[in-house]
Amino acid sequence: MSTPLDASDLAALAALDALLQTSSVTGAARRLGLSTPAVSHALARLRERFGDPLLVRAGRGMVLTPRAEQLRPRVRDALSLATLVFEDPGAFEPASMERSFTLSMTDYVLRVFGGPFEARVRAAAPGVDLRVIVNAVDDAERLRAGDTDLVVGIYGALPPELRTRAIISERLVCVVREAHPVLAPTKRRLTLRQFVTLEHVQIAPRGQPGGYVDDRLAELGHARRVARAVPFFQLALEMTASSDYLLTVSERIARQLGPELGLRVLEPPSELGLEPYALSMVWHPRFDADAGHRWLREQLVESTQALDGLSHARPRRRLDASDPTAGEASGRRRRKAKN
DNA sequence: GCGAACTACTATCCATTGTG
DNA sequence: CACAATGGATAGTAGTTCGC
Repeated sequence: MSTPLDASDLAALAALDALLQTSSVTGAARRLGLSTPAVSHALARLRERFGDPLLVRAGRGMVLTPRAEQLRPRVRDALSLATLVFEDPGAFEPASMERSFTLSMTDYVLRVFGGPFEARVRAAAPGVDLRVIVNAVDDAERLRAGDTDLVVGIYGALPPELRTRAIISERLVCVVREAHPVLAPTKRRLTLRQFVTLEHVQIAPRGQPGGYVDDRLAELGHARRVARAVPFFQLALEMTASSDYLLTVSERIARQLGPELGLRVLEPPSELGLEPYALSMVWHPRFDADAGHRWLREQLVESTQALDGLSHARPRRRLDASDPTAGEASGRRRRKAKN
């Protein structure tokens, strides 16, 4: 396709995007405000043009061919940019925005920042729907494909084209149940020996072992036993409250849920030298100039700013790498960088 | 297992619109 | 005015679900 674009190409682009997003002729027609035969015609033309069926029947619905899957993010990007050309930058009004955003984050982020963020969005943009999914290994791919609008987590190994903005600093603390049999109630900081002797709960939303803490231990020639790995922060805290396990976790959620769960917050061993880390939001550059998306990003930043600095030192260094599991900023995952 | 009902896509024909 | 492209109306086909 080296010939210049014309008006029908743009219409075809819109039809292709709707087809690839909905995987349905009927759904695309609804989205485009056309009849199904009109979209079916458009699909036939696209099929001829690409020399590929693009959508094939699968039971009651349709599925994308590999070629269509490959086209999907590129078409999304192209259409978003084209849409921006026609957008009046001065006309954006959050109150009249009717739109759905899909956000990827951990239950920790939801628990700590979700309240203020939700209140802001509801008050200023009642027509906005928010869908939250759990951080996953394919967060970057989902951003590229347009399946996720914004990701919040601790990321290092991301494709270079993605935009990242640090929104808040966090640090790690250890928690155990109040009446822990081994640790005296007056104890404020764990020794390294206690840390490696006790059995651990680890938060691993993506199910992968290891992480920042294990890397630090390995550098010191030690290892710990992770007896339980679970995907959710709240669950990990509850498990810790009803066992003798030790949990290393972000300080904010430990302070927030610790008292009601009967948990004690302890400083990690100083030998470990666990650094504060930055929690970031990540988005695809196609949304850079999108007024609605920009507004949503601002709401998230402002929701976290009220919390930042209350009880936390700024990071001594800006962590540029770690792990979206957020519990323990990881260096290991940085290296495996899929893709 | 069979058939009706339902959903979703395709084929055909026709109207409209833009271009030369 | 002829032609091409696009889109709508209608009828038909194909696959799934559900009740008997």
